[in-house]
Amino acid sequence: MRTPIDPDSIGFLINDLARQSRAIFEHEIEAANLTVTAAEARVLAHMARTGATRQHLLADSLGMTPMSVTGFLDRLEKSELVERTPDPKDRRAKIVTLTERASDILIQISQAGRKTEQTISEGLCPKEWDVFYRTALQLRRNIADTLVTDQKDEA
Amino acid sequence: MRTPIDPDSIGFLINDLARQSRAIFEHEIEAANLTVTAAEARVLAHMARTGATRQHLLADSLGMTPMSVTGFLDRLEKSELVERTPDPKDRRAKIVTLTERASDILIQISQAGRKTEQTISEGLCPKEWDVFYRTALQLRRNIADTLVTDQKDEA
DNA sequence: ACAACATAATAAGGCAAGCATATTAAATTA
DNA sequence: TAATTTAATATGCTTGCCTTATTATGTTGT
Repeated sequence: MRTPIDPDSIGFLINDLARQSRAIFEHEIEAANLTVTAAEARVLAHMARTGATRQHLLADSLGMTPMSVTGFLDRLEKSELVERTPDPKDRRAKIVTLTERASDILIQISQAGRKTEQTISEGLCPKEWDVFYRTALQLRRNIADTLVTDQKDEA
Repeated sequence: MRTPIDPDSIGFLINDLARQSRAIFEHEIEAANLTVTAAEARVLAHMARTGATRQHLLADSLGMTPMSVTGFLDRLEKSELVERTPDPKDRRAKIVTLTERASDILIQISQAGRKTEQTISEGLCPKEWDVFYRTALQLRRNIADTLVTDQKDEA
């Protein structure tokens, strides 16, 4: 066994980081008396970036199935953070938008995000941190590309 | 809104990477005709590193509750990858070990891990990759430290 | 020696984040 | 206008955790 199975493998490592940062983020969220989950916040973040869109486009952006998005939107709509309005150009489709009530929450969420970032990057010199962040961005793009290519291959 | 909520925030970014790499890993696992999940593989990896241990120590190592570990071990025991034996020094405790059958699987898992790593790091120059990996390791350690400190503060 | 407390594993049950499959209505293409 | 595709959803599942008891034990203080 030259390379035995190892908790320090990059896959496990990234996963650990994700669980850790999610824990910190949720801690901050709770401290701010918010009731959204990290995954819900992610949906809101994508919505904030893309603006009013159809659900299936949002699903693409999030990298999940339309059905999964439906689930998130159901909850977010109940919390009155998003709205579904019929698409006048396609009566099957719905356009989702953030409500006014959401913008308040969004600000608090981004504050929680910033605090999380501070906690995480604490003790790392800014330069290292910057390199790490940029590499992470690049990695995500690379992997996303290879993933869609593979999907096409299967079809 | 100076720093609006953003899918490129480090928290979301790390989470995306985790989901992506998990997807690739599970793809490899399936291709190898294995039936373990990524989380189960993680448990096995920790067990391989630490050797025979009591369950609650394994739980510490994994950063989860003893009850969660019980669940994983139940499944892994049914797959005959781990064994629970009574601890002669403490009749409440159980020592968990990997079975012989596991070592086979372990090798295949680590191969899947290596392939995953290759896929992920593809297109990144080795030096960047190395810096990224090392920073990730350091981050995990840092965060783990601050997390346990905070836990103590709460108590 | 014994009461009080702490610890190891587990049972029961819950919640969140997805997924797959099937359905319905509407749009598109042939 | 028939056949196919697409948009959203209902239903129901799996996985990865968690919390809160409960039951055996161990440990500690008196």
